[in-house]
Amino acid sequence: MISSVSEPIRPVPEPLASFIAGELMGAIEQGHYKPGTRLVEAEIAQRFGVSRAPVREALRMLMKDDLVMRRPRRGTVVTELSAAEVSEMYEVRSALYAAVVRLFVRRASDGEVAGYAVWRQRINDLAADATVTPARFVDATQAASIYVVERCGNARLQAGFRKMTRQSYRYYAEMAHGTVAHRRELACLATAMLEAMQARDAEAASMLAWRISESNHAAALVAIAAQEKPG
Amino acid sequence: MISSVSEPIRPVPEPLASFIAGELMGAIEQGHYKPGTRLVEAEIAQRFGVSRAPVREALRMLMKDDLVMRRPRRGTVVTELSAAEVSEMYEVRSALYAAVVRLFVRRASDGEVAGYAVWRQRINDLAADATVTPARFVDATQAASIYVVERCGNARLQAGFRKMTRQSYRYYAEMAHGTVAHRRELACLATAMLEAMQARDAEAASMLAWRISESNHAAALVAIAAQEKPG
DNA sequence: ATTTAGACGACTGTCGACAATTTGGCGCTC
DNA sequence: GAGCGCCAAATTGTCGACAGTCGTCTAAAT
Repeated sequence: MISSVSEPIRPVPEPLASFIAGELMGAIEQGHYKPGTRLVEAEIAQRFGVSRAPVREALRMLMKDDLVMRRPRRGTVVTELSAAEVSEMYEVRSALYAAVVRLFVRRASDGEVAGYAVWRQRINDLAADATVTPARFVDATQAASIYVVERCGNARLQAGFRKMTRQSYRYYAEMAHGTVAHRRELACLATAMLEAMQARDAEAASMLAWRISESNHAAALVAIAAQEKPG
Repeated sequence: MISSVSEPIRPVPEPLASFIAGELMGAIEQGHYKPGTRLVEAEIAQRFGVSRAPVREALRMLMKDDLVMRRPRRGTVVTELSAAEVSEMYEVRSALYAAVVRLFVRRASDGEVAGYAVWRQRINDLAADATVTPARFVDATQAASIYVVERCGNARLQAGFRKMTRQSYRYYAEMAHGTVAHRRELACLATAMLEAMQARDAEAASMLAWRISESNHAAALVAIAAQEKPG
């Protein structure tokens, strides 16, 4: 089991705001609150049985992750991104992932590189099986990228990547990895990247990471377009 | 029309929190508050003649930019970065700049690419003149990078890059660009990048952008080390 | 002299109330 | 019937107060 390093071991009672922020975050990410939904402080406060102060703090926390947006005196709404904006986010995510892989190749131990082979194998297996659901395939690719990101040795890079990933997932959901062609391409790229990692070729691996991201980017845009058109 | 916000305390035009956040931000960036300084809500509130509520909001805003850090029930302090952490930030900044240049090459007009030549020329001139102060040289390289960043067509990338740049500047200040060798290297790399841009070679330009960032990164680490050692 | 329990001060977390502002509906005028 | 300004509800911004926690200082015990 991989114990989450960022988990605070705190014997202190958690401030109400953190709890509420967590609840709201989950609700937003699971689509309980849809983009554009207005979050009224008093309403949330009443629902949780607290005053508005901790709710305001919670909303500020969500704002830090760009999960909600706030306009002065006009309230807080769940962030709503256009297709162009989602595309922007993928570009940032791609840049960060490329950097992550570059650092990983430079710093990871041989054992850690070998660890990635396990994830690549899993991706390969799932890509070959047409009965696999998009959600399961997404989980596998996610796990693979997280494995690398956690070992790149740069906490800020890691945080930025996770933030972008978390946000983008609200939009293309699991639909994006449905096509066989896309899965095959990802499996192929992952294999090539693994080889570059083993050869300690940071440039090549980084470039392949970029191409993996671009592939996901393209798939996401297709999924979003399909999602908006038919209704 | 939005009237001048720099008026001491205006209750109407903008929420108090925004005004206070701006004041604090300026104070931090200009070194009035040094890293590690504790920001006590009540004290700030009294100084501005307001209650603690808007001060809390202001501190949250600063937290979004990572200018201050907050630990539950332990208050807010001006962000204090170790050399390792500054190094992390430069890695992120480098990744973003590489992506910026890649997009710029893809999307910018020929005229915009030509515009960069002006900045490169200025960097070249300043690098050749030993009497130029580090501050002036920094301003020139800054302006050049901002020129590109503003035209990359990705607002999130731009925001992220600026955030990293703003923060890192509090640390290495202007000291980093003092050596002639470093200036010469930057001028050389900028020239090469310009040529790659003109040839519309996104990969090459992006790679050179990375190397420019790495050069700045290295210079910054030297400056920081020099700053901490002698005291 | 060092360590540890208790108390004190300082500060943050939370609360309820009031003030200010935006939004939407209503009636009025043209 | 359409456009415009006014009124009222809804919601955020700000305030002062109280409660709870953290760090420290003191004092007693070993």
